[in-house]
This record gives sequence, C-alpha cells and structure tokens, in this order.
Amino acid sequence: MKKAGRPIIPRKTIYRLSIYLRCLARLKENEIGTVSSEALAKAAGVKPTQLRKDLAYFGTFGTRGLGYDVAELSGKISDELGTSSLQPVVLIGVGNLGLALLSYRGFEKEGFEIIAAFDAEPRRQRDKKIKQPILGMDALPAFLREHNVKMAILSVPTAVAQTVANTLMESGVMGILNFAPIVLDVAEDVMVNNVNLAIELENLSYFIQS
Amino acid sequence: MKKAGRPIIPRKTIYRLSIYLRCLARLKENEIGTVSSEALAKAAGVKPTQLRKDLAYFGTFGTRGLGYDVAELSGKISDELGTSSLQPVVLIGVGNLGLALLSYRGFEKEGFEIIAAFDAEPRRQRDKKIKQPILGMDALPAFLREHNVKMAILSVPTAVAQTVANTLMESGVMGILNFAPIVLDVAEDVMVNNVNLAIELENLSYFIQS
DNA sequence: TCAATCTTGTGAACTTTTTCACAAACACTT
DNA sequence: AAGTGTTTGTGAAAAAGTTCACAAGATTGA
Repeated sequence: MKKAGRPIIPRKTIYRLSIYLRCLARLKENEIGTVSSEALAKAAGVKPTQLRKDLAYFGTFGTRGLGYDVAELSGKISDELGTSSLQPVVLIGVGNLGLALLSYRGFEKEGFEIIAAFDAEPRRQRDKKIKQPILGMDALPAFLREHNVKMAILSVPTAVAQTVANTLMESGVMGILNFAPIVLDVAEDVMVNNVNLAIELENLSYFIQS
Repeated sequence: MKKAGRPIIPRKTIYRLSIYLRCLARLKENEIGTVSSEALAKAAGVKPTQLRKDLAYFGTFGTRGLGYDVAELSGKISDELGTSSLQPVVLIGVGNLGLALLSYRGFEKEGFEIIAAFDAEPRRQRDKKIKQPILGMDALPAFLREHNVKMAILSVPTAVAQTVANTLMESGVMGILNFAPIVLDVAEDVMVNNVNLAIELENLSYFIQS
C-alpha cells in the first residue's frame, strides 16, 4: 500500500498535506515568498506543531528563525502526493451528480482530468457544456486498459455500485472515489474514498442541536 | 456544542452511526428483522467491537445471544442523530456544482430539503428540473430568519466563501456544508463540514502509488 | 562579531480512539 | 428445566494521533 523505502505516512497527514498545498497556493498568488509554521497552520486550521510533525514525516524543509519557502515547500508536498503529473480519471454513472461532476472545473486545475464518462444509458450526451465522451458500460473494460486508467469516480445507483466496482478492479483501477451510500468490498490493494453528502448533512444536523 | 445531560459522543462515532443507519435501512428493505453486531459491522466496514462501543455511548439495545432488532435500532439511531424531522436547508452558489446539488435527489429521502438557492446572479433559473427558487444574495438574510434555517450548503467561489459564511452566521445559521477549498473562520458554536473533491482524488492518487 | 530574537525539528507526555478479552445474559434444543 | 451455544456490553490494554517543551540552528541588528 505504500511505496517501498518511503516512510509510512498516516492517512490523516496526507489529507492535511493536501490542505497545506492549497494554502500555499493562495500564498503564492499573493506573492508571499516565506511563511512560518504558525501562519500556515492558522490558514490550514491546525496547530503549528501538527504542521511541523506532518512535514517531518518526509523531510525537513524549513529554515529556523525564518520559516518555509512557499514555492519550495509547495513543490515538495506536490512531489510527495504525486500530483505533479496529470492523472487520467473516468467517471461512471452520468445521473444528476455525475453530470455535475463532469462539468465541474475544480479537478483539472488540481492535476486531474476526467477523460471519459460511462453510463448504462449513454444517450445522455445532450448537455453542450460536457466535453468528455459518454460511452456505454460495455466499452468500459477495454477503455480502462487502453488508457491505463488507475482512478475512477463512481456515481452510479447504490444497487449496481458493487458490480461496477468489481468491473473497475478487474480492469486495473486502483482508486475509487465512491459517491454511492454503500461500503464497497474491494481487494486489499484497492483504495476507496467515500463521499456521502447526506451523511455530511446529517452530521451537521446532529452537532447543531445545542 | 452538545445537548445538556447527554453524553459527549465523538464526532467519528456520529459519522459511523449514520453509516449504520444506512446499512440498517437496507436490511429493512430485505425484511431482515434481527442482526448481530458482527453482520452489521461487516456491512458497515468496521469491527464488531467498534460497533458495540459506538452504540454503548447512548444506550444498550441488543439482546445477548440474538443481536439487535433492526427496526428498533434504526429508530434509536435516528432519534440520537436528530434526523427524524425534516430539516430545511439553503444552498448558496448556483454554479456547476451548486446546480448539481440542487437536482440531486439524495438529500430528501434522508430528511433534508433544499428549500431555496441563492446566487450573486440569480438569473440562472433556466434548468427545468430545478424546483427550488433561485434568489439574489440580497434576499438571503431575511429568508434565513423568516424560515428559521439552521443549515446551509456553500458552493460559492473560494474568493467569496468567507464573506458569505459571515452573512450566514449573522442570520442564525449554525451548520455549514462547505465545498470551497478554504478553511472557514467561524464562531465556536458554528459547525463546518468540508467536502473537497479535489482533495479526495489527490488522496487516492497518493495511496495507489504502490 | 556578538547578543538578542526568532522559528524549526523532535523526543516525551498526553489524549483519543481502537481493539482485546471475557463475564453476563439470553436463546434454543432436547 | 437444564445444558449448550451465541452474542452482547464493558473494563482494561494497546495503538494511534496530538500537543508540549525545549534544544538546536538561523536571522537580524548593532
């Protein structure tokens, strides 16, 4: 599950690295060249010591008495996360949510490109804004192998999510971003990240009953 | 931040309760009346002991030697989460993602209803499938107070996210589901859940570099 | 150059969360 | 009605994650 020779970095730390990366990007936009762990931690919503511990997992980049070089640290985190190069991604299930994700422009600037979408009923290519081809499910396995796709976004109905996930795994997909409200049963070396919007709302609703 | 008299339940446990609830719903559909912690835990992707510990935070519902009554446990978790009654929600920012969330049918069956949307340019009411009114930002504060809205979905551009969040808080919103890639600065009694799809993908991409 | 000031990097302490291990309670069979 | 087999509930142990405290290294100004 982890690259040989590199330390095992906790999942939570990886999440936070992504957050730091975004904060650093904003600093860069504002032409700020150096930042202290205190300032960056505040922007990321964590404690300074935590930020430093997180970074310590894969190197030491700061200058004592001064802080971190924004561009350098940004680059190092990018390298560590492996997002320096553009990753091809496919999307399965072009319903309401899938359609939205296809037109969502937030992925590409972060190094990901949805190169194609698949649906049981591929006739849905009506929206003019969608640039990606929408193909039938039967074309999926061949496409995945041909384009060496390692990551997929799964926005199909719950009932078929596991079946589709199986197809994805058989064709070499190693990471699935799953929007179906179900716990997918996958091989040990396959990574699933679940996003469940209803649960997020439910969670909010619980904590605001004060 | 927590209802007086009740035990403080960790955030992670609350998340898992939501997951259990969905697994129980599926069991109910299949007319299964009783379930063991082992079976339910497997469906939810956790260990049986964890499930039992989670439930122990707010009661004891099982029958030793038999398991849990599906309907009863489902009801108890629902009560605990406070989602038995329908919660009104507003959505701010009708861009690509916002539009999708508006047409997403996954919320209502979980007890939430997006009763209105707001955008800086409310002319966007072209999509026929959208039933909710799309109003201008100037109408937001009055609307929130009038309908006693406590929760909001924030899908505005990063640059204005904090400003809009401030408006929401001033008008009594206590929970924000934030899609902007920024750490919102909020009052202590306001709850923010962040959903960042780019980070989820980035996270996947890290863990699949094997 | 030296002193004063700042900020990182990190072992140790602490906190939180998860897992274990097993007694207690119940169901089911005969 | 008693015995056998399950499964829960939970205190204790283990693991994971966070925060503290401070030494070490670097900058800045005089």
